[in-house]
Amino acid sequence: MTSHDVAREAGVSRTTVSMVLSGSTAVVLADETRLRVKQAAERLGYRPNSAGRMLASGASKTIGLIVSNPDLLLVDGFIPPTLYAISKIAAGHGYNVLVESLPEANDDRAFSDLVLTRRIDGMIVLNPRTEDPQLAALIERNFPVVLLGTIRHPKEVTVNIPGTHDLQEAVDYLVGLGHKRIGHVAISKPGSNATDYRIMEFREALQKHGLDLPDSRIAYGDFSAKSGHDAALALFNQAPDITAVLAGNDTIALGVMRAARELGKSLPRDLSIIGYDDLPFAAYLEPPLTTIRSKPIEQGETATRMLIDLMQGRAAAKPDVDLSTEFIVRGSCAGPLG
Amino acid sequence: MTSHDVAREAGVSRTTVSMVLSGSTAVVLADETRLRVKQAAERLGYRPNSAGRMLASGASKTIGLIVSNPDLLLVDGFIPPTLYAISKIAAGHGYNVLVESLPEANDDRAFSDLVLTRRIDGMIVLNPRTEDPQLAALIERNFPVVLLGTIRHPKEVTVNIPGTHDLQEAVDYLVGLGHKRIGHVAISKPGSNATDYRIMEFREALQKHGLDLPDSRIAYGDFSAKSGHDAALALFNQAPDITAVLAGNDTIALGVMRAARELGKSLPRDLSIIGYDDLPFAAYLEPPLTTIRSKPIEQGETATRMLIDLMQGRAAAKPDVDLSTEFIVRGSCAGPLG
DNA sequence: ATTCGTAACTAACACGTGTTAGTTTGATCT
DNA sequence: AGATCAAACTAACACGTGTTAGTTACGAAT
Repeated sequence: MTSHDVAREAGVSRTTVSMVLSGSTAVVLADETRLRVKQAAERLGYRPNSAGRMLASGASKTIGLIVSNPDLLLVDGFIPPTLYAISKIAAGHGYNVLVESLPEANDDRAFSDLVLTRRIDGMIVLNPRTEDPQLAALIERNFPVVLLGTIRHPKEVTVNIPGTHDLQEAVDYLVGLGHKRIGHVAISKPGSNATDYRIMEFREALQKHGLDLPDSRIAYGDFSAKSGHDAALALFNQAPDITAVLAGNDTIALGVMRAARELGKSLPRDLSIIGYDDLPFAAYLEPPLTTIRSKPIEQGETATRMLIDLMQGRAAAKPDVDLSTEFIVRGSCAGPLG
Repeated sequence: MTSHDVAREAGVSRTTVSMVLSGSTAVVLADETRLRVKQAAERLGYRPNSAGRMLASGASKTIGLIVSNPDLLLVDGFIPPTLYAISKIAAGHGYNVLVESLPEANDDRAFSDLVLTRRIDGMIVLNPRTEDPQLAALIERNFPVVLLGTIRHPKEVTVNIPGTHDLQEAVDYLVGLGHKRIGHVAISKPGSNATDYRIMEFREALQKHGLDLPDSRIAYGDFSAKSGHDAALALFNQAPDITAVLAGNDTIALGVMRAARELGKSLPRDLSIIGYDDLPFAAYLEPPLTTIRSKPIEQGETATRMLIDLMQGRAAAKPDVDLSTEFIVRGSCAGPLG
């Protein structure tokens, strides 16, 4: 079933079929002919072969979604809605989404496979590493890339969803309650952009109150509740005097809550906890989790729209939706004792 | 940068390059030539164009991952590890994964786009609908399909991951504790295979103890904690005498827990709750959730291996790993009062 | 009556690969 | 010496599409 068959059915040449179905306006065609071709295609259930189309046109109509950390895909709760949003917008513009999760080391192959072999038209990178030569090279040669995560990228041209999140508001809140020694459990080991950037922001927010964040008050997890639990135990050991914890995400916050309970702490009386993301379960925990709401669906949609702009040669439009985070006060914080 | 360039660099014909790089053994080539071609390709950083390859060979080396319910992608916790496993195994065999999340109605387009236009070599369907004519037609004409979810498919030839889960053990446990009126909050509305099948299994398990499951003891959610909360409130209203709830998944169980607390119930004293999946957070809830552990990674890996068998014309090998669920007893169940 | 112009369409090339049928080279056998 | 054969390689076709340059038909202008 090729365009040739449609041509025969409609009594025209294959060229005409191509012009009609690809919507080209380079050549004038009679309306009656256009209709006849469309009806013939419909009747035969014809669908163009993407390989032929790709070879001839050079565009694969495919975008690559790079998940730079396997842990993300394994346990983190903001991937699914992000993927949903990306897939939805992409489909609306005729693009398909190729998902690639990078293993630890040989990302060389993965990147070049997608770009050189699969000929993707653009890519969205979730939670990119702070330093990635491959990625930097792609951006340098103006390959359409959108970085999604908590990012400040030096190259102004490069599109990225700005991490306009407000740790400040959360920190103000904790300090307002009377907390002075606040710990942090990061979402992953140092080297991931989101991790490093969030710590930096946290530190800056504390400094506005004349507070500091010594390394002893930081522990590192891997997105999961278990890692949050283990890291929190280490944290309480390193810095027993902390009265509050800012967790890298809600799942980690959950692990912190359990660790605190195991040490006989009552929540939120003995320890205040703030999460990040406002995953769907956060409001249902006991106590309900005070958290910083990120907007994965809006972020995914915006990233995809920006990427489509880039792929079609336009400059990426500024996001027209508010991507900034929102501080959600629930019941997991209280004033410190003493 | 095409195979032609590699041919020139190596001083051979393009045919020779193709034979070497596609690993064809149809023609005898000198080892020295093979080496020279490989080195030339390496030196030039050549990667074959998948469109050309696809057109010539007819295989796209792509598998489609169909997420049949947007809710799944939005909130459910077993998608990420499943996707991770599928992507990993697929990559190991040279396949890429194209993700498609089906919107409500026009799935006609989505299916035929993937199969006819993108020419995927096979597909994995997550949580398929009980009745789907499109899907049935594909299976009928022996297109490689693996259904992943809780499924009993009539066509023996069709490969599916058997839902060898054990509601029985959980029900035995609850009945053993003394419960007689047990409610259920389903993961989605009727019509999804997993939902219908799980209710059927639950009913069968109860019957072995001479107990029944009237419709009034069933409420329907949509995978989310919120839906679990709302459905549980309805359930307590319809059937105030239930002493235990079997939740469709852990997230719904969380919502049920909150609903119970809002009604002044103490957990697990006044209500026993069992989840499903053993998502990473389940062990960290308060009380820790007793649940039925599913194995998304093993399921995803197995589904992909089976699909690869099918795509390569072999019969799908029986899974060599244990995919059966495991009943995990924690602290969310107790004997009923009175 | 010839030229011109335009609307409507199409022949033919290009994209990059896999593969079949065929050619060259050089050694071995009668 | 000529015939035979195998090893090593290659010319040419096929896959399905988009697009450029060109052809046909036909009414209008000179």
